[in-house]
Amino acid sequence: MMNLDTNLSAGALPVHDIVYQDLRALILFGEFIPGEAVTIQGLATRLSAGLTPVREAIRRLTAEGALSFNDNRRVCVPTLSLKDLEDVSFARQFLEPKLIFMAAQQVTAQDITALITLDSALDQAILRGDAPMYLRLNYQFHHQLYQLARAPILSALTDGLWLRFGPSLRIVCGRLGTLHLVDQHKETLLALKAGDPQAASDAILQDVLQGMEQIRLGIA
Amino acid sequence: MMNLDTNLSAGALPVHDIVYQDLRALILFGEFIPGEAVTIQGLATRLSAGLTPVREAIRRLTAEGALSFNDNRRVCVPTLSLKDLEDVSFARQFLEPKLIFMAAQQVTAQDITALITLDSALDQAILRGDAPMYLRLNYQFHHQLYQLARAPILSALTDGLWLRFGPSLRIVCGRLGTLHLVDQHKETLLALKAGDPQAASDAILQDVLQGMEQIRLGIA
DNA sequence: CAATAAATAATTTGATCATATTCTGTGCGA
DNA sequence: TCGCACAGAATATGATCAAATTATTTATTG
Repeated sequence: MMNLDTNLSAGALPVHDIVYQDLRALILFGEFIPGEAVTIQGLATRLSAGLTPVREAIRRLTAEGALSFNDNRRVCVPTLSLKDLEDVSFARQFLEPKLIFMAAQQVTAQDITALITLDSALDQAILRGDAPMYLRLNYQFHHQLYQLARAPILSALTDGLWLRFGPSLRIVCGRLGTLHLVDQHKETLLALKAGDPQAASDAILQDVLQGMEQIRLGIA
Repeated sequence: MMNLDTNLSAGALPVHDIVYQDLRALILFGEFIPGEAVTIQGLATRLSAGLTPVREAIRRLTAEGALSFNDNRRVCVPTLSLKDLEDVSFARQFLEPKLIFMAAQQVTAQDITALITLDSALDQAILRGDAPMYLRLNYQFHHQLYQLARAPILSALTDGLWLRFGPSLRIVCGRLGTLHLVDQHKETLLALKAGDPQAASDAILQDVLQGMEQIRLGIA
């Protein structure tokens, strides 16, 4: 029998990779309740995959802190304590400015254009009150900036932190209206255009602090 | 047939966990050559385990950056570039002092005693010229300090960084004699005993800088 | 005729699955 | 309340299939 998934060279991702990305997105955008138990078979049926690929994806996410082994072998979505959030916040406070500083030193005009496009879509999502889309675009904005820094290790660290507070984002969804006190993305983009790494770095720091504060209010 | 590994409740670790720890140690203490290819079946026979547990261990380590996916599905031990090392160094420079600062605020006398014991063993290893043991004890010393900070997320981040420069440690092994310029561990322990978080933090920073410099010289 | 390059065969490695075994927790009965 | 059996879930193995690298052969050219 012919395998339907047979792809030509280009886009042939292994199933475990696809499952990983799907599950990652689920966690990242608050589609799980913090503390929720995750069964390996449940995910297999939910994502219509075999047990082995799901198992592997879970191991990866566990290593990243996005999931945690319970006392006895069962896996669940961790709950972020206030103390945990402070730690995440501390790490982001110096990682993110550093990355953006580095990014600002090497962005091209095209990069900035792409970021502006992203940020516009983000504004649209806010106006529409489309919380899920807002969460995705906001992450994408930051993620894209990390990429521009060309510092794979620091990017990976910072990216991983999003997985920690991802499950708590479901609380933020409701209060979309109060989110754009001052849009730090605009500040950041201006600084990038001006070629001012320090200003970009400072602007992002404000954005991070604001974001973390939102979550703090949510889980307090 | 009776399974010989049948354990009572206490020490029943899954195989994939054991494989993970073994493999982790192998990477952490420079037993792999940077750039070396790692085959899943090779490890299975080397660690006398099935394919599935090895596979899972590899996924975990990959997520932690200790291994990396090659272009096409194959896994290898990453080579640390100078740029990468700078990034690791940057992250350690603020993570580690922070952790030790927190640790210093809550250490007990027993904790300090345990650390002193560890550090003595470390001195012995240096005198003996026992490089592998030195590497292990040095890691254990830091790792134990992380634990005392009771900040799981920051600990995990910092711990993970060791895996990044682990493979490069094989170069440091040869030059054990020049390693103890000034023993910053002693400084750290004194500060801990004195209940001075800032001093402990500063001492560890020096230790980190010194350690990173050793590696930089090695891979330059 | 020698040598390089293309093509093909063979071996190795990775991915997935089905199945068997082990473990955890729960409910039932003593 | 304690112990035992049962159900559900996770772990581990081995088999099978697909992809890739290596080795071998063939062909073409200087």
